[in-house]
Amino acid sequence: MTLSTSDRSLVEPVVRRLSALRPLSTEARALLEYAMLEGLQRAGAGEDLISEGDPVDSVRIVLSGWLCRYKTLEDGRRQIVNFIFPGESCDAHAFLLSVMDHSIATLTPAIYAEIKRARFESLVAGDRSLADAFLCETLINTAIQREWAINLGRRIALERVAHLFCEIFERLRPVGMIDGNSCIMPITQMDLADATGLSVVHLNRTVQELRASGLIVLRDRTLTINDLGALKDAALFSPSYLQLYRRS
Amino acid sequence: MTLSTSDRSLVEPVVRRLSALRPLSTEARALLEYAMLEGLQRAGAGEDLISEGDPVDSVRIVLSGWLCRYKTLEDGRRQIVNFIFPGESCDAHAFLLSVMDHSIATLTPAIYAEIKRARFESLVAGDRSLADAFLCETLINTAIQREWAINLGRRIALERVAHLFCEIFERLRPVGMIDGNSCIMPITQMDLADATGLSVVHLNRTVQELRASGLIVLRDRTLTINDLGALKDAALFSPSYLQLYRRS
DNA sequence: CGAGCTTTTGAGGTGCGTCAAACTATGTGG
DNA sequence: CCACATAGTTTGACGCACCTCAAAAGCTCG
Repeated sequence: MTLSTSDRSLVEPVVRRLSALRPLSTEARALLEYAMLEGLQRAGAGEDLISEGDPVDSVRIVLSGWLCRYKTLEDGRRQIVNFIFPGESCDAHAFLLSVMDHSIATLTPAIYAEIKRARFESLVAGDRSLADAFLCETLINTAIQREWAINLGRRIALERVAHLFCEIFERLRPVGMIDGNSCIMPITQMDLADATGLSVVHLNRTVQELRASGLIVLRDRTLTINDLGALKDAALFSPSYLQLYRRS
Repeated sequence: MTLSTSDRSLVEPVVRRLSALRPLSTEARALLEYAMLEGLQRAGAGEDLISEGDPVDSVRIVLSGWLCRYKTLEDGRRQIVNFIFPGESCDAHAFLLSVMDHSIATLTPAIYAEIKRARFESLVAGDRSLADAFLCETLINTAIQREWAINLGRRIALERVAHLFCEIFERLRPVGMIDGNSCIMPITQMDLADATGLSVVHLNRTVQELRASGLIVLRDRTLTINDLGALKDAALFSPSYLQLYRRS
């Protein structure tokens, strides 16, 4: 079970991210990498991987592409409640509940690993750090949901969009997807609107306002933030909820 | 370590709720009850039990009273991101992260049990169902956070307040705090405003609108919902995210 | 009975939504 | 390589849901 170089680079973000949450033994890493590579899947943009109401019987781990969790109301209103970036898993413990309370969809073409419940459970049963790392991930996810609540409930449009850009930046950084002061922005303004609880029209005007004030450059599917500190100030952004730094 | 009748009735909501998530052995229940009664605490209304930035080294389980999780912005804007009702615990796994990303405060006088981390960990290490029950609780908490995101992002004020009332009702029911079609509403309109992302003034007008349409009666700190189905329709409320029914 | 909350009412402003249409990519087939 | 279709972005006009400020009225409790 040796892995090729290209395989390694594919699963690298996952291992890098989990290791930042909890130090992982060489053994645990190898087993996880192997399990991921056995369950590789591809999906196009805009596909539902799993829908609200579906039973859950596997864990998905994103290797490339952007995904989102979303919920809809009967009349079609949609709210993206979180993003899922490369290196992140889709609820390692979701199968403890009966059915999904939300849907998960790709926003771009994506590659992910699907690990069956039994396989995953034996994996984490065999290594405490691995189990803790996945649990940490779930807890951070909840912390992000809380931050989104104050974002949607108490920040005005400009702060809200700025905050989302800051969060995206800080979540992409640990998996090596920030290039200087830029990252790709592969999703539509419609998606950004659904993530910030705004209409597309107003989201667009808010983006233009951020552009006009020089805080961001957004074009050719690339987001550039020249002065991240200034953007964070405008967003009232405080990154502690992301738990980016190793706890003692 | 036999327990008196009054002790039992105090911890009863907790055991009832956890048992609904996972069947618990008599042994596990007894150990948990004993641990809770050893760490009983009281707090007045409006006290912070733990604040954003604090390290976590114990688990709190609410026996009576209403609590909330909240976050604030530098300029004082506050968002209540979730309620904590009797029978619910405050993040059984929070100590895996370095510090709190939010604060927890009492909204009414409260009684809770505080169990030190080591004690709690040995408790759940000794019983798989107990560990799973607490994990389920954490997962449901996350699902509630997601529902709050769509509530804050995509529901209009009337739907939003109606939805909150429906959720409160459905969360109080399993711990026996619904009396016919009424429950106590011990918190201020200011708190309700901070939970729904509205101003107090507009929250008040929205409550009056709900009253005028006959959907609720709210007076003397008591909320009465004569036609819960109608209120749920008005709120676009679908309870599946609360995972109230035992999974197979 | 008065002090301090909490709820309610009024007036006026604005941030954001809706509707509609123009403009600009992006992609596909001929 | 162009013609066309489709998706995404941008602009304008207009309305309203919700906000802010201010003050009155009703509770609660020492």
